[in-house]
Order: sequence, then C-alpha cells, then structure tokens
Amino acid sequence: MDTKARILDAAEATFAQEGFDRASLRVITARAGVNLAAVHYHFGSKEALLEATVRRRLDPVNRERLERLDAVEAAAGAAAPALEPVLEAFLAPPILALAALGERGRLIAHLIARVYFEGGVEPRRVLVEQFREVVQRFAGALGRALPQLPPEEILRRLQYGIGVMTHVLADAPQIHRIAPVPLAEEDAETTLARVLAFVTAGMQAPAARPRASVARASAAR
Amino acid sequence: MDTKARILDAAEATFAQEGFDRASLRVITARAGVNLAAVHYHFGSKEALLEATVRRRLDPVNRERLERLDAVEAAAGAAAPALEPVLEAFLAPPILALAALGERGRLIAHLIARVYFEGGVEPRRVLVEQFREVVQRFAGALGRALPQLPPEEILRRLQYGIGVMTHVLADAPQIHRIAPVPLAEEDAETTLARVLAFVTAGMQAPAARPRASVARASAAR
DNA sequence: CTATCATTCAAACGTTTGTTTGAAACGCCC
DNA sequence: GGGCGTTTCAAACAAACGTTTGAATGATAG
Repeated sequence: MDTKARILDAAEATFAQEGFDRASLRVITARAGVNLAAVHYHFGSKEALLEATVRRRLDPVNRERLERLDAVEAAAGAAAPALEPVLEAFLAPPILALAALGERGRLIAHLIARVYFEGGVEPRRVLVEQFREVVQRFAGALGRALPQLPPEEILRRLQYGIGVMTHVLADAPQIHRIAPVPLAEEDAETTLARVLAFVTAGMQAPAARPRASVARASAAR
Repeated sequence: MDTKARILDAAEATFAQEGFDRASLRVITARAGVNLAAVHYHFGSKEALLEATVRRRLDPVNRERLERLDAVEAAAGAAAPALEPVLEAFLAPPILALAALGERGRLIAHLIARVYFEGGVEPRRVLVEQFREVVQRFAGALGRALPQLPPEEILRRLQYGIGVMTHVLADAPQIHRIAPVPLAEEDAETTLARVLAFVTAGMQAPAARPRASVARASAAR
C-alpha cells in the first residue's frame, strides 16, 4: 500500500527537478523502487500522476487559506476586514508550508509554478479549478477591505499579488546569481513579512486612471 | 536566406504554444516549409534554436530598458531619480513591445516565462546572463530613488516587481476563467499604468522589520 | 486448504524523438 | 560556362518514451 506513496514522493522530486516532460516514468519508478507498470496500475497515466502529485501539496494549503480567511472575517464581524490580515491569510499558508518542507519545498513550488505556466490542458484545468473558490472568496474579502477600488481593479491586483507569491516561492529567476549584493538566505517568516509589506502597499495604491501620457511608446500605437 | 527567419517564426509560435519539449522539430519545420535538417544546419540543435528564438525578442526589450534608464538618469542629473520613471523604464518596454505583437506577443511572453521557470540549463543560463546588466543597472537606480531602503531590500522588491511583470505578461493563471466579475481586455497602456501603480506603491512600502508575531504558523517552527 | 481478489513483475509494443548522413540542387564568381 | 562553396533534401539511425499484456505472486476470506 505504500507503493502509491513511494511513487508520489519520487514523482514529486523528479517532476520538480526535471519538469513533466523530461521526467520519465522509468526514472521515477526506479527512484521509488517499484515496477514500471505500477504507475499505470495505481494512477492510470503519467498525467494523472502529476495531478495527484500537485493536489497532495496544494489541497492543504488552499484549505488553510480558507480557514484563515474565515477566522479573519469572523473577527471583523459585520465590519469590513482589514487589508493586511486578509492578505496574510492568502500568503502565509503556502510560504510557511513550503518552507517547512525545506529544500524539497522549493522544488515543489517550482513544480507548481511550472504546471501553472506550462502544463498539459488537464493538469492546468485542475489547478485552476482548485483555485476557483479561493480566488472568489479572497476577491470578495479584498473588495470589502478596499471599498474605494472597483471590483475589476481588485481582481487585477490580486493577480499581481499571486505573481509575486509564485515568483518568490519558485525562486524563479535565481536572482542571487546576478545580484550586485549577496542575498542572504532568510527564514520563512521574514520572507512572509517582506512580501506582505510589498503586496499590502501595492494593493493600497490609488486607482490608476487609464492615461495615455505616461508612456512615450516606441512601438505601440 | 529567409529559411533561418522562417524557422525562427515557426519555432517561436510552436515553442510558445506547445512548450519546448512537446514542440517537435518536425512540426516546426513543416510549419516553416523547410526541410527537417535545416534546423541543425542553421542553428546546430533544438536547444540552440530555442535560445535564438528567445534572444530575438528579448534583446531589443532589454536594450530599450537601458536606453530609457539612461534618459531618466540624464534628466535627473546629479540628483536621485524619481521612483516611478525608473520603474516605468523597466516595465514599459516589455509590456508595450509584446502588446504591439498582438496575440503572438502573449504567446511569446508565455514562452519566455516558461524558459524562466523550466528550461534546460543552457537556455536559462542565457536568459539570466541577459538580465545581469539590466538587473544591476536598475538595482542601482532604485537604490538611489529609495535611499531609505537597504540594498538587500531593494533587490528583493525588484524581484517582486519582476514577478508581477512576468505574471501579467504571460497571463499565466488565466484568471479570467474563474473571476467573479468579467475582466475586459485592456490596452497595453492601461495595463502599464495599472502595474506601474501597484509596483510603485509596493516599492515604497516601509521596510518590514523581521517580526515573529505576524505569523501564527500551523506547520512551521 | 482452497478460491478469489489485489498487486507486482518482466517483457514487449508501437511511436516519436533529435540528430546524422551523403547526395542532389543552387547561386555566384572568374 | 565550368567549378566551388553554400544550402536543401530524403532517408535512415539509434535511443527513449508511455503504455499494454499476461503470467506470477501475495494476501484474504470461506
């Protein structure tokens, strides 16, 4: 019965390191110490295995997000919730959960970011569906916390915040390599505090009216 | 001689739609109307073709970034440049250039984001090297525009800004699909104004001191 | 102990892949 | 216009892939 779990662990590590397409089932099953056919027996296909791998890590994070949001809204009562606690409910679960997994957590974030950007049709669909409730709940809460902003602006800024989070978690650009000053490793709570400060301020920015003068474009009309 | 250009166009479209691994040279060459072996004759390998594809679009953008930054710094003279123009010099070139390419521009952004996250060792190295000068120049300018922030904080916030930009350009989450309100298509200058407002405000956030009390973590120590 | 189910295993299947090869076609200069 | 370097072409190569198969093995219940 732990065959399934062994496959999941090996698949997680391999998918994260190599990417979905480059990761072969032969490598995964060898790493797990199980037979090649076990993947199809237990999961059905390589794509379904990816889906299971992602869900195992993402489901608890999204659940905790909603729980935290429940708590924030309950504390606010009938009043509008404050902005920062709402954002913290969104950002803290993935940052803390992945940090708790150490180096493996970074790989997992990398994997999820990959699926987010690339990914076959099916895994991406699963990922997006997975986010539907989360996005809708948080969009509502942010709208109440920022009543001066139109709903459309709220959604776009939430998307920006997701971009920051994804980027930070996946450590995508490996900016350390080219940074003019050395960037020390920092613990999860410091990361969270930094990201929270940035996103909170960004969310509170005055609504940008569309303006044509700001850009002296070169190639745009 | 236009064989090379035809291959580049076809490769760009195919890589962007399918991803590097899934895009086969047979599809690319068929789309370009050239012989399969032409790729190796003109580029050497599939990976080198990806590299050429990315460079063709990214080089002009990074060049324009530096030119704009030159102009901003020249206008400021000996004084510190203002924050927003610096950020605009960073954000406007990719947003406007890709928008000028229409639907294809979105695909290209998607492709670059992919390489950024996944990517073989070599293409990613190229991408990172490509950014070295840009990151260093902008980190310096941002440091002068925000003298109250330590250099490390500057770099991290620049990384956050890159995350926002990458996410917006690549339209990664296809958040439209799950948005509670319909999100209208917007032109590039509106997008730029929105992103600029968000990132400018985020950059100006008060420096977050590491604090342990903010997070009542569930799984983290 | 036997029958029945779930699980594991080695082997093979058919496809597709990036790459290589050697000859054919082309364009250009003297 | 013959010769030469560049470019194109069809064909083949070996390797790797996800998936399937059918028998062997294990555990469970009657």
